[in-house]
Amino acid sequence: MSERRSNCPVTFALDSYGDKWSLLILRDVLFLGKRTYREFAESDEKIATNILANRLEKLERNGFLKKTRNPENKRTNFYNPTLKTMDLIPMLLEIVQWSAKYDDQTAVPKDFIRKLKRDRFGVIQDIKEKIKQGERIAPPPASPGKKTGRKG
Amino acid sequence: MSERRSNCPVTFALDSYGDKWSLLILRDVLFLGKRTYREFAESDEKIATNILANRLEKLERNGFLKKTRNPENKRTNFYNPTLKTMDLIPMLLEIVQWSAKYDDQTAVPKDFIRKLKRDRFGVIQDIKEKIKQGERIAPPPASPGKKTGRKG
DNA sequence: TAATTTTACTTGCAAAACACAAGTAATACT
DNA sequence: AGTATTACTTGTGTTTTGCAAGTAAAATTA
Repeated sequence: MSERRSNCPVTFALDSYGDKWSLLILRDVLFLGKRTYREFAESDEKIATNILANRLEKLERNGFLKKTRNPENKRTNFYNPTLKTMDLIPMLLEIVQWSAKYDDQTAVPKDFIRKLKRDRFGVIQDIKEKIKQGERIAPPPASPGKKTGRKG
Repeated sequence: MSERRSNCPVTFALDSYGDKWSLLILRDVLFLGKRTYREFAESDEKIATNILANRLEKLERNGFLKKTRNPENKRTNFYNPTLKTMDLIPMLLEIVQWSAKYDDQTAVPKDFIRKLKRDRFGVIQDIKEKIKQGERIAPPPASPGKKTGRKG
């Protein structure tokens, strides 16, 4: 996408992160606490590494991610969310709510949807706080034969 | 996209309408009162007609649009929004709000953003009502030398 | 009523984006 | 010193997109 298609706000959003992968990377950063290339590459959706590198570069260039060095490890970098990315949380929560209604296979706890409907603003604030603390928001995926991080 | 990439709600949404064109068609239906092939084809973003036909078919197949005959004209069809599509309004409004903040060229009246921040629920209800009445929500684009309106 | 225009598509082809596998350089671990 | 890991890049085939042109049916105009 080389030049603006229009001045529509929907178009601006689509041209910023409207492909099959960018928003998943931002989801990983916001809801799953991921920060490194390897963590993104390991996601359930199995993004190809060349696409991943390309999207990280675009997301950085467009001000969604800030690339910083890991002071404890010289080969890994951190991709941290900017305010521009944090401000996508309300939109992402709308997506979560919509998919919970229309996709019966979608992996969202019903409790969370209820809470979201009851106190949207509170949930958003809560998530922002947790992200700043580096906490994970969403539960790990229920993939069989993989450890989930829960204990018995 | 032939099979599910994951059970993530974000992925479900992306795989349903997460390309460069589908959401623009839904925008046209929801906010600009468009219903026919020709009206979609005339949008600012200039979608290619083969892509348009393909997306309309997908959107219909996935339950976003209901194709009905125009009783007054046998060659035009109407593509009407379903509840599934109407339920995207809150998400679209989040996008509008986000773009209004991060894109200084975006064509959204500031009044609207203020109202949206003050009374989100009211704005959503209002839009739903207007759509049911067949009214246009967004202002026509400020393109010079083009006729914008239909008359009654 | 015959010719023209409009609408809603389809077709063909070149260009771009994507997916997959493999390779590489720097760093870290053993 | 040798091996493994991390963060990429490169090559190649496939899929998707964009553009131009074409078509059939219905509506409009002469």
